[in-house]
Amino acid sequence: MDQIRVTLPDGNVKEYPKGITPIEIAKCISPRLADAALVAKVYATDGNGSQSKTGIYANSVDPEPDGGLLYDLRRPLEQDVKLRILTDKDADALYVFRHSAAHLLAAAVTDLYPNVKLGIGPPVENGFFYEFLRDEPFTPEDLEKIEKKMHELAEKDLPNERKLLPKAEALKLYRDSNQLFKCELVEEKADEPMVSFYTTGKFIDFCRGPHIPSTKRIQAFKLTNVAGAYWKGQEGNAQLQRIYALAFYTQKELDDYLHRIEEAKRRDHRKLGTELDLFSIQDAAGPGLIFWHPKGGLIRTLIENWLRDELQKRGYDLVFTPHIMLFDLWKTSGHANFYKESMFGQMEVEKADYQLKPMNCPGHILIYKSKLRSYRDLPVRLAELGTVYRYERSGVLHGLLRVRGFTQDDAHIFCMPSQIESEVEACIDFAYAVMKNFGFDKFEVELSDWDPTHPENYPGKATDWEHASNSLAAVMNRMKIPYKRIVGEGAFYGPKIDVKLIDAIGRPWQLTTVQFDFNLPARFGLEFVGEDGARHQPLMVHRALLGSVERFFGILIEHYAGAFPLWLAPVQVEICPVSEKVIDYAKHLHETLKNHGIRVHLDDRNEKLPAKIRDAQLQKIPYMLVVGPKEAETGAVSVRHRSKGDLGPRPIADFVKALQEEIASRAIN
RNA sequence: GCCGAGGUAGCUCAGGGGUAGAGCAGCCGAUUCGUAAUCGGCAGGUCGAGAGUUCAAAUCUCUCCCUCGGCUCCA
Repeated sequence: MDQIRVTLPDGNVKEYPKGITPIEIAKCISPRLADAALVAKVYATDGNGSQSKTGIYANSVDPEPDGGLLYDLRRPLEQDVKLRILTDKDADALYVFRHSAAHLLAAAVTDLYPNVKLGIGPPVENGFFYEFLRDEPFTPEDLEKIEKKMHELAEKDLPNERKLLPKAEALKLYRDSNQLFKCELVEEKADEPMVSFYTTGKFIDFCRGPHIPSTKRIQAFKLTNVAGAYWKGQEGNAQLQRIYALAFYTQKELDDYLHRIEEAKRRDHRKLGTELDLFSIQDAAGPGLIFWHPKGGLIRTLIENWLRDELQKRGYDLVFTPHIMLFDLWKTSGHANFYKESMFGQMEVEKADYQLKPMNCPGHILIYKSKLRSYRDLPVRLAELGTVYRYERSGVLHGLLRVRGFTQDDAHIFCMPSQIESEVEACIDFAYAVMKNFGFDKFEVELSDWDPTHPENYPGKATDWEHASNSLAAVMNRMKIPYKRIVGEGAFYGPKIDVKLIDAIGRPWQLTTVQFDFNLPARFGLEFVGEDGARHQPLMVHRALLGSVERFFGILIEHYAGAFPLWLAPVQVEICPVSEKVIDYAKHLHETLKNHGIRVHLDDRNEKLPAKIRDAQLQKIPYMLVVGPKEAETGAVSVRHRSKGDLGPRPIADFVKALQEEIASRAIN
C-alpha cells in the first residue's frame, strides 16, 4: 500500500497509509487532542506545493496567507503534508466553527420552514449569518423557535459530512428543489467537474468547507437580528432576509462579547449627547442636521481653536469660502456629473442656478487661481473648517457619525512634484499629532492605489500615478509607519492614504485621509510659473485630519464615554456646598475660580450633599469641591475627582494651580 | 432608497376600542444636611402627522414623516 509522509508541528515525520484522515492521526497523537480537534491545517510538502487544483488543493477553500489549507478532519490525505490539528485554542478554527454554526442555522430554518430559498451563509466577525428568501418576515418569536431548534439539532451531534457531486448533478439537485440562488452559485463558483457539498443531518448545502466534525460543539450562539440584504449585495436584486447571529467557542466568550456590546451602548454618543445636553437632531429642522447645544458648542469651539492654532503653526493659511456657488462651477469641477446623487438640489436666483456646496475644493481652487502663482509661492496650503451639505439617503443617517450637514477640517495643498514627499509627510505627522492630542494611540494606515489593469478609469498619466503612490509609500517607509496597500481602492482621481484610529474599546474609525488629485488641477487649468519662466501644472493634495468635526465629536464622546478631559470639559468644577450655611463661602469660591478662567458651576440647590455629588458624577464633571464649615474656616476646598474619588482638603490656591497645569497640558484624564 | 422593529410628558418606559399612567427631571413647600438619590405637594401630553373604519381610536386599517438594527453607500 502507498505510504505518505506527514510532518507534525514538533518536526516529527511519520509515515501513514495513503488516505488516512487528520482525525485518525490526531487519535494516534493523543485521544484528548482528537476530542478537542475542530479542523486540520495542512501544507503540501511533496514538491507539489504549487497551488494548482490538484492534490490537497482540489475542491478546497483558498489557502491561508501562510500557504496552509484548512481541511476537514475526516477528509483523507492523499499526499505528503505538514499537518496541524486545530482546536478551540486556534483563532483560525473559529472561522470554520462559525461557518458550521451558519450551516446549523440553515438546517434549523429549512427544518422549520421547508419552503425557504437559501442564499449564502458565511462566518463574520463575532458570528455568522445566513440569508433566506421567504414571503413572511421572520419575527422575533420565529428567531426564538429557530434558536431552540438549533440547540436541538446540536444536541443530536449530527456529523458534518463532505461529499462530492458532479456539477450537473448538483445543478439538478438545486433545480429540483427550486433553490434558484444556489443554482446561480453552483454555476458561478464551480470551476471543477466535481463540486463539494456538506450535509448536516437532512440538510445539504453547496459549500467548499471545511467544517467541524459535528454539531455537538456549537452551543454558545445567539440569534440577534434579521436584516434585509440584497442578493449579492446588489441593489435591484431580490432582497433576502439575513439572520445574524453571534457565535463563540464558549458561553463565557459569548457573555463577554455581550458585555462589550453593553459597554458600547453605555458609550453611545446619541444617548450621552442627550444626557449631557451636548447636541440634538430636531424633527422640525430635518434629519441629519446637527444642533450644537451650549455644552457641545463649547467643546467644539475648544477643539477648533486648538486646531486653528496648530494649522497656523504648521504653515497653513486659513480661508473661508461661500456655502453656495454657481452650479456651473460644479460642472467645471465635474461634481455636477460624478457627484450629482450626493448633492442637494440646485436653487435658482435671478435666472442663475446655485449649488449648496458638498465639497470645499472648488472654492479653494478659485482662491488659488485668483492670481498668478510663482514657484516661489509654493506650496500653497489653504485650510478651512468648511461646512458642506451632502444628500445622504435616509436609511444611512446615524447620530453624529453620518449626517447631511457637516464641517470638514479641510485643506488643499498646491505644490511642485519635488515638494510632494515633504508635504505628505507633514500631513501624516500633523494627523498623528492631532490624534495623540485627543488621547488616541493606536492606528491603522491604508494606502489605496489605482487598478493598473484599468487605466481608462482614471484621469492622469500612469507616470503620475506611479510617482504619487511611490511617494506615499516612500513617506510611510521613512516614517516607519506600517501600512496596508490596497490595489484598486483609490479614488478615481488619485491615490490616497487613510489613517484609522482605534478607540478606547477597540473599534476602528477612519478619520484622516490624504488624497492626490490629478483631476481638478487639469479641469481648472491650474498653473504656476516655474524657475524656467514657463507655466506648469501644480500637484494638488486634499487632506482632512479629523474628517468631519461632527463625526469626530461623536467618536470622542464614545472614546471618552462622555468623560471629557479637563481641558475640554464643559463644566470643569462643580462646587457642592454641604448646606446653605456656607453659601457665602461657596459664592466666594465660585467667583475666585471664575476669575482664574475656570469653567465652574455652583450647585446652590436645596439638596443634600450626596444628591449634589451624584448629579455631578452623572454629568461627568471632572472635579467636585465639597465645602462646609470646616473649609470655610480654613479657606480650603475638599476635592473629589470623578474617577479618583475623594482626594481630601487643600488650600484654594493649590487647587487652582494644579487645575491650571492640568488644563494647559491638555492631559487625558 | 430597500427589509425589519419602533414613535405615549423634557428623559426612561407601562397601557392596547369606552375620560391618558409611573419613575426621574421641572416648579412650590418642609428639611440645613460631609462624598452617587431627604420628604410632601403641584404642574406637565391633539399618545409622530394625515386620512379611514366605528356610537366611540393612543389602541384597528392605509399613507406619509422621523428614530433604531441591517443592506447599499460613506467624512
